[in-house]
Amino acid sequence: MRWSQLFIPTLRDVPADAEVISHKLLLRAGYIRQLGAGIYSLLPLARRSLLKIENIIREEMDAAGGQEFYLPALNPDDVWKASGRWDVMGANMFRIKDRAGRDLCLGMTHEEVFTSIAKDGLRSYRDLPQIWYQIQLKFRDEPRPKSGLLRVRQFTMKDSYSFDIDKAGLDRSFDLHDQVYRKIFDRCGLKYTAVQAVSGSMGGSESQEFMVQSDAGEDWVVNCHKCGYAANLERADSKLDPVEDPEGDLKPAEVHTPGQKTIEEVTAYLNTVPENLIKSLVYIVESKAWLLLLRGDHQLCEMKLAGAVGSENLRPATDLEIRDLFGADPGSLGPLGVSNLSILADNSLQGRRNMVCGANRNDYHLENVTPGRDFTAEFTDLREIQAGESCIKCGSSLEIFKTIEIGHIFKLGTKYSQSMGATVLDHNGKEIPVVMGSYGIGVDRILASAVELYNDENGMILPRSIAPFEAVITLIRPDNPAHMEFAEKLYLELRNRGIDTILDDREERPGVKFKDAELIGIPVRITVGKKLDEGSVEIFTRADKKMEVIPAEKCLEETIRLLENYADKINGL
RNA sequence: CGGGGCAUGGCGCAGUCCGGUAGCGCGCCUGCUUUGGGAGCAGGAUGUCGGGGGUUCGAAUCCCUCUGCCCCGACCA
Repeated sequence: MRWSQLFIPTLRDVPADAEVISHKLLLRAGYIRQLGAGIYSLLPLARRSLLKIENIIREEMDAAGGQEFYLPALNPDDVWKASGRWDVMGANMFRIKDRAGRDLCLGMTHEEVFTSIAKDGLRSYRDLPQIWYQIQLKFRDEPRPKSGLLRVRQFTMKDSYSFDIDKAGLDRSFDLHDQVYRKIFDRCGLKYTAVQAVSGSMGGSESQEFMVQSDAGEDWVVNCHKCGYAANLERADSKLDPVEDPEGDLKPAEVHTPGQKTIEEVTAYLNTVPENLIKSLVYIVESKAWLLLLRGDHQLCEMKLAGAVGSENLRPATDLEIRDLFGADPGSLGPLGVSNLSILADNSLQGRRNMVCGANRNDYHLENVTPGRDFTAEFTDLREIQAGESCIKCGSSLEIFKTIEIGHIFKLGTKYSQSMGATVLDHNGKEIPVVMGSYGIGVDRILASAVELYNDENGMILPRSIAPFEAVITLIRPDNPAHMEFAEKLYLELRNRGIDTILDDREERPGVKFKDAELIGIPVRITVGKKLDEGSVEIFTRADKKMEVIPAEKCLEETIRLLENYADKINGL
């Protein structure tokens, strides 16, 4: 490939719309252009990189026994109605009508279509297990697309689906995907964390996400350095230090607290600590009100609430609704005497005594309230944990960081096979629903994550395996026939050795060529210039910015050697 | 969906308050010089000023309206 003939539209100025690093660099380096909100055109550089990522995925999926499919993005409504997700997906699903007025949608994921194939095609336990996958476009009408390729409305996903006869088989398929995903992300040069996750609208019993640490991400991950416990904040748990409650078998007593509404105000006014307060929140779930109780210093985790009440259709109650329900305003609420709504209490309130809560009467609170005795509630995990709390497994201090989700694997069970009638005959000739798993990788997010992880003031520093080119021969004087002849020969030799090389033969000044090569993140640059007249060339490695001058005849082997060791340099970043 | 911001040549911006028919940097084209870290000189091209409507002798600028994009929040597989 000659640079002079390629379309690599690099920019000097950063487009004003770009906020996160990967977005800025992908635009500046000529990888992508925006067509609309959350819709991007992939230019040749991005295409090269993404094809390399896809091929890594393909190789590893095939090696694990996966079979590649290619399913339609355009889906008739019936399969989605059969699974019940035509309604569940709501406004996130792109819906269209055909000329006859029939409902269709653009696929957000492909459990339904794969299950419909399994329904007809898989008949007996003898056909199992199966692992089916595809690398294909997904369409999701995101409420808020953002951050370049990180959150878009059309993207490439590798999705795979496992079909097993029983739970043990599903466990094997799930573990297999866990291993395969680690190989894929390792080969792509990413640093990632596998975390326990919430299944959400996908359904199923257990799920695990693969996360790349980055402030450009949107998910928070809780991680224990010592024992390796890691979970999405939406489901993470921690060990709490015991709280010293006031001694004695005291009776609830009303206390006048004029104008004291917040936890801080009440704590100060009553000369106590937030740990001794019961925080009362009111939520409306599916139009039904719930009273939620937490320790004064804790925050509610809405995803945990959603899990506890079995619905994601929830919101905080309005002040007006609260007044109707309690006859008091927020800031004076509590569980005593509440009979008209369900009460959920966080586990941290279990076994406590002599606490403080609102009296359901403005400007009054209750002291000496003991959960379980003075009110009843269902105890469950509701609180969002905080950095520095103790690891649930080993007790070490937990860290919390922001991440990009690049993969998510689910144990679905029989949710889809049951609703869609995908059954097989077991050993006894009995018809049973096939046990499924579902596994996704965000292909474009791998590229964006790599850019987020590895960059400097000069641009991207891409891992060799996913860089659009592995090496660039920068010809300082393309008008010098001897230099050109050497460069072309070297180019062919590198190509013959399997090195994906580009020859920068443009009539540009050297500085422009250096800047461009660094911006687009090519691992190794061979500079052919005036030193060639003394028989030497220069080799530069992008990751560590090391420059060496070597005899021209050693250039081929040195390039290969540097590329072989390049992964270590990326890891050092 | 709520809040905030933006829309002027390929990219970055000024001009808008206070109306007079569009400018700067980069990029692009031509020529000459230059050639190891985003060159210099000279010349040149490129604009429905997001769309529609209105006010006015005259609108990038004032008024109304629509659309698009970005950010925060809500939401999210």
